[in-house]
Amino acid sequence: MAYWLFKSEPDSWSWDQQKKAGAKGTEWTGVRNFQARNNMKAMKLGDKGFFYHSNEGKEIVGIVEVAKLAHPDSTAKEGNWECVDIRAVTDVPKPVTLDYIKTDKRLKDMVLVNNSRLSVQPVSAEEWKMICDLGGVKKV
DNA sequence: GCCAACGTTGGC
DNA sequence: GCCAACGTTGGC
Repeated sequence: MAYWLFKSEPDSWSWDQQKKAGAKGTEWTGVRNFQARNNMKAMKLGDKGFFYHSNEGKEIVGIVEVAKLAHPDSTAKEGNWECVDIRAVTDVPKPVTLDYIKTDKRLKDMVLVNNSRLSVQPVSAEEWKMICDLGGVKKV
């Protein structure tokens, strides 16, 4: 089981919208970055991820899981871009902010801190657990 | 709204 | 294959 982090600007796609999409989930389209694409190709069904709001909020607000393996991104006109489907699993009752993550030594190696522009990021098992604890997530 | 940081592109 | 120029992202 691997863990990830999906970044989205709430203006274009928010956690609320993701939740409304329901159990079927939605395609995580629009990624045009090789590293992010490679991360998606490495995902397996059932892998979990954080849902992060960039720009506005700048906090981890939800938990998602991979509902469909990487497949061609239908919104890409050219290039072999791919996307996965993700579905909302549960809220993070106490959203974990970027501000906090930056102050906690144990989280200082998170990609979110060191490469904030990468839109799909890997998260280590330790980081996953810590943020779930901090966020008041009971069980995933 | 600004600007630093990064990834990508294209000329050489 | 290098690197300058450019566009985009995202924190502030």
